[in-house]
Formats: sequence, C-alpha cells, structure tokens
Amino acid sequence: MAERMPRVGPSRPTITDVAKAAGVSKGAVSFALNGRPGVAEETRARILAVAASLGWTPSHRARALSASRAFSVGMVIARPPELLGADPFYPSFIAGVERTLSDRGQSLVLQVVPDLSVEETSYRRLATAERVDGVFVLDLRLGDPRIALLAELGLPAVTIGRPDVPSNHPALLVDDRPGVTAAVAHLAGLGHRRIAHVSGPLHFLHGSVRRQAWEQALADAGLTAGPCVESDFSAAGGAQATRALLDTDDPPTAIVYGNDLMAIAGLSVAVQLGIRVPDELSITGFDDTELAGYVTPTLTTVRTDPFGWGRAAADALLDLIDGRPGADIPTPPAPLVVRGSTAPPPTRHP
Amino acid sequence: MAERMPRVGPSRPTITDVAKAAGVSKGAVSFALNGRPGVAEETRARILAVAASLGWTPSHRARALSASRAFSVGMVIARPPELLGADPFYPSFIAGVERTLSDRGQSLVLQVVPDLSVEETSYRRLATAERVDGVFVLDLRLGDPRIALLAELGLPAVTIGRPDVPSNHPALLVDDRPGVTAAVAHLAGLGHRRIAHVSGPLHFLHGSVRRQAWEQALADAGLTAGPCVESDFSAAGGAQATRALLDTDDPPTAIVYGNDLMAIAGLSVAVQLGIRVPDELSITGFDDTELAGYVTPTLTTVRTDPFGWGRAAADALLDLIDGRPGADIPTPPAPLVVRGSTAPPPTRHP
DNA sequence: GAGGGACGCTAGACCGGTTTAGTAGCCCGC
DNA sequence: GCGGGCTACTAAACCGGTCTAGCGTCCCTC
Repeated sequence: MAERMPRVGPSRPTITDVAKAAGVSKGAVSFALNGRPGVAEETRARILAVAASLGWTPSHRARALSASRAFSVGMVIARPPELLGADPFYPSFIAGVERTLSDRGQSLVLQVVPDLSVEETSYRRLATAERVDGVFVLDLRLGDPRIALLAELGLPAVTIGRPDVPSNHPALLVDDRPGVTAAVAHLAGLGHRRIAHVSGPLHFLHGSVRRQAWEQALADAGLTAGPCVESDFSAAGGAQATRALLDTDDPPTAIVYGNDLMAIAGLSVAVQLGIRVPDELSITGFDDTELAGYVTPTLTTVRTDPFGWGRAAADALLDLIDGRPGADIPTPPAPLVVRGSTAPPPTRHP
Repeated sequence: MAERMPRVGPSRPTITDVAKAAGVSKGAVSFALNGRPGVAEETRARILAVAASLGWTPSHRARALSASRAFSVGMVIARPPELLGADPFYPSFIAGVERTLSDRGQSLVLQVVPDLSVEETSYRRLATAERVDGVFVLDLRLGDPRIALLAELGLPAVTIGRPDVPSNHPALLVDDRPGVTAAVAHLAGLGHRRIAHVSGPLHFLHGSVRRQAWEQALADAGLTAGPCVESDFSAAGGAQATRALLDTDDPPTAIVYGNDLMAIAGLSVAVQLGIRVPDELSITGFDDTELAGYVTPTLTTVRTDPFGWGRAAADALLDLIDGRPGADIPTPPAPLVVRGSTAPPPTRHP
C-alpha cells in the first residue's frame, strides 16, 4: 500500500512556520491560536495576523494524535442495502446529526454493514482503531447486546430510545406509544371495532413497543385485540402481511401499520383486492414520509421528527464526550396527522 | 473544550510496549507488524506473538499523522433534509461505498449540508483540515463549480457521471440515456404518440441528460416532442407537474418521469383525476425503488444500481489515492423493467 | 533593597506510529 | 587476515500539533 502520496507543491504551513515567521516559539503560537491566556494581546494579534497571511489551518491529524481525540463520532447501520434505501429515517436522522456536528467542528464516520453478524466487528473496529470518540446506537433490540459491548469497549454512546437492559448511556427518549395510541383512538372514535396491526420485527424495540401500544390502546378503548402480523418494515413485507389479514372470513376494518412503507404497500394491496380505502378499510402509517401526502388516498399517519432527533442526539453525544454527562433527553410526542385513508367503517349489515 | 478525557483504566498498549515486552526496538516492531523485510523470521514471529498477547491494535491517529493520510474518504451531500429522505439513491450508494471501504480498511466521512450555498465551505473544510484523502462528487451540475474547486484544493476525486467541464478526475460513467431511450421506445412501440416528460431540475446533469434522451428518443421514433415540465425529483413536484400536464385540452397518453418518486406521486394524481392507469395513461419511472413494485398498478421503470456504483466508485477513488490513477469506469446500461403502469394508449375515437 | 508573585515567553517532552541513517556481527573471498 | 558486503537490528528523526516545566523580567510590597 502506497501510504505516502508524492507531495506536489510546497506543503501547507505548519505551526512551526508560523512561529518562525512571527519570531516566537511553537508554544506561543499554539496558545495564541487557541485563545489561551499567557500571551500578550499584542503578540497574539501579531501571531494571528501571520497565521492568516500564511494561510495556516490546523491539521486535524496532529490535533487528533496530540489530544487523544478523534473529533468524530460514529454510526453503525446494520441493514441490508435494499432495505436501507426505502426507509427515509436514516437520511433525515443523519442530516440532523450533521447539523450539530458541523456546528461543533466534528464529523461523522458512517459504517454500513449488511447484517447483524458483522455489526459487533464494526463497533470494535471503530473503537480499537480509535477512529471515533463515541457512537449512536440506533434500532435498539430486545436485550440489545451492544450495550454490554460498548461498556466493554469503553465507548461513549447515546441510544435512540431507552434500551430494556441496564445501561449508563444517555438516551434520547423517543416514545412511539403516544403516536400509536392516537392512531388507534382515532380509529376507535370513528367506530372501528376490528383494528389489526402490521408490526415491524418484534425483536426491535420500536417494533415491539408500537405493537404493545396498539394492544394497550385497544384495551383502553374496550376492544379486543385484533389480529397482528409481524412483518419487517419493508414494502414487500407490508404487502404480504396485508394480504394475510384481508384474506380471512372476518377481515379487519382498519389496519395500523408500523411504518409508512408497509402502509403504502398495504394500501396498494387493498386496491388490487377491490377493497376501497377508506370506505371499506381504514389505514394508518407511521413516520409521515414525504410520499404519505402523495398517495391516493393520502395517508393518515404519525409524524416523527428524525431530523430533530439527530440534532438532539448529536448534542447529547458531544456533551458526553466532553465530559459533561447529561440526563436522558425527552422528545415531544409524535402527533397523528389525519388524512384521507381513515374513515368510519362500513355498516356491517346494510 | 475539554479535549482530554480522563483515562479510566490502563491505556491500550502501544508499539513501544510491544517493543519492550519483546526486547526489541520500536522500529523492529513496526517492520515486523507491517510484513517488511529486514526482520528475521523468528524475531518476527515472536513480535507478532507478543503483540497479540498484549492485545495491541494500531492507532489510527498515529498512523494518519505519520503517513500523512487520513485513511478516509469524504462525501458531501447538499440537499435539504426533507428531500434527502425520500430519495433512496444515497443510502444505497453509501452502502456500496462502505462495502469497498471496509474491505480496504478505510472509512467514510459524511457531510450533509442543507443547500448549495455552504457546499463549497464543506469541501474546503474536508480538504484543509486534511480529514479525507479524496471525495466523491455526486449530483453533477452543468458547468459544475466543484471541478475547479477540487483542482484548487488538490483533492483527489471521482465523479459519478462525466462532468461537462474539463476535469482530470476519473468518472464513473453512469449513462442514463439507454434507460430513458428504452422507456420511450417501449411506449412508442405500444402506440403512444404524445409522450410527455417530467424532468428533474435541469441544472443537474442527470436531470438534463434524461430530458435530452427523452427528446432524442422521441425524434428517433419519428414523434414530435411532447410537453415537458421541469420539476425537482420530489413527490410534491411530481404531483404538481402531473396536474399541469393532464389539465390541458390535449393531454399526453404517456408520461416519462425523471424518477420513481415523481412517478408514484403522478400516478396518485391521475387516480384522483379519475384517469385510469395504464388504460388511459401510461407512466414510467426511473430508479426502480422498492416501492415501484408495490404500488397499483406496479410501476414500469428503469432499474439503476446505486449499490454497485458505490462499490465501483470507491474502488476507483482508493486506487487514485494510492497513486494508481485509473481510467473512467464504464457501467452497464440500466435496463427497463416493464410492469403494470404501461399499456397501449386508448383508441382516440372509439 | 531584597523577597515574592504574576506575566510572557521558550525549550522540550509527548502523542504513537513510520522511516532513515547507522552499526554490530557474520560470512565470504582473495 | 583483512576488506567488503549482506543481514538484522537500534537509535533517533519526523509527522504537527498540545502542554508542562522553567526562566527572565517587571512590579509590588514591606
């Protein structure tokens, strides 16, 4: 491996060059540039002027080595690539993270791995090579093994959602329950009695929490739990689950989906089966993706804020890394956005 | 800023620790670990054994400083966050990039900026802080200013698509034309004569190239260019453009969209207007996103391979950084996937 | 007028690797 | 028996910053 590129021109000025040009020592330059006391105001101004005229910029690498800091945070996404594209969560979340990071001079190191089998390796690599100062933990799972792994690695972390195993990481408290509860209450209020659910994978905390919220909301409304199909947050899975739900003797009059992608695919299945939405079947999603407002009928769904979560999570992680451990961060409950895909159920015996 | 974290336990072993434990010098350890000649086979084995028993792992930071390499590549995405999520291109592309990078021990530094006004700053920051060894250039624009910027910064780069300004960066030759041509030919073959286009922003190379290909394909089929509406690759834009096209005296019988998202939104608009697809209107997309197969009717579209492009682009960039400049990389033409949204046009005067 | 700070700065260690210059030891040939 | 070349290794410079110890100098104080 050719690790050394041939330097083309005169290389960038270093702090030593600035020191020489200003007639002071390296240390003085470092102090001046970092705004530390111990340098006369006049000297500081001169040093800054020289640095500017030389076009000096700090070397990230040297600072990283010297300060034992990577000035970067990491994120490991373990999803098969074909699933990754369809879900708009990550791009929005990352955009939010970046907003905070660039404000604070840090950067994001992203790792995408195809599945859980290499996930641990990926975290280990980030940690042992000291490429990052901390990580985000997303897509929490039941009894998530990453909590122990991160403790072992001594890597600061912020979880998105509160894990169900003891952890001392600050958590961004994303609670999906109010959204699901609102959706179910909305449907129950319209008169629905058989309200089904198409969930995400139940080993995911968000998959399982949404499912539980659906069940609880039904109980609260005095309804018996309708059928629930565990799916995988994909369009294909949503379509398949919908077919399974509708192809029964006593199909539900409403389906609460774990995310928009499955809901949109389910909507399409209903159309294919000649079931009119929302007249004969009501549908709700979760996420409020852009497309939710542009399908027919438009999709009633729960509006989440991955961008805002990304910002908040990044702030929390950087504070933690800077030695200011914070408490868990609350997020506002996600509101239900009522659109065209929900309506009163058909009267049973017209 | 607290740049130094309190060290909790005994810190990780360094190459010096290994040297001491093995009774040799630092240099010998470095040579042994890097498989260089000049170390007796027996000594090398002993050093490796000691390193392993101490749990030594290389420090990325130290290597970066010493080798004047970041061992990272960068990617700047300039899109408003709300648009970023809807388009599955980037996640898939990044997944492909990562596959190559992790194989080759590099990592990806991602920057997301809300719009073009801060794009230049973002590239400059990556370059001047020497955070990355090279970058990908995506979403090429007409007369793209980044080509000159990267030349000024001396930053190795690989473009996705060939820019229309002179550049000495290797390009991943993504040609959207065959896909669009196939779509138009398919429609013309079905008997369509008025084939419209909803394009992406024309200042983007891919937006403009797809539009030109549509125009050329119409000419090749002996048809006059139908109406074209410039849109923005978003669902909202696609819906609006579709309404504009269909709300005329002589609406097209087919619409070729610049991407799937606009096509799906357009499909929905047609349904709302009571226009049956594909009986009264044929529709084609571009991308073959997951949802394309799960809307009703299923979407005829052009299948692109962002994952494969990511892999190839990353390989090319790393080769370039390693001093092995490569030629432009061809990619196979994107095939048309014929599904349910295209059919012969209605007979004009039944 | 001597002792004691505070200030302003310098010299140099340090982070953890890579890499070059130099040296000891060995075998070889003439 | 001695010069020459090769092998295997050591010592130390280097990458570009941060940070500590220390040293004049000036001013204040008693």
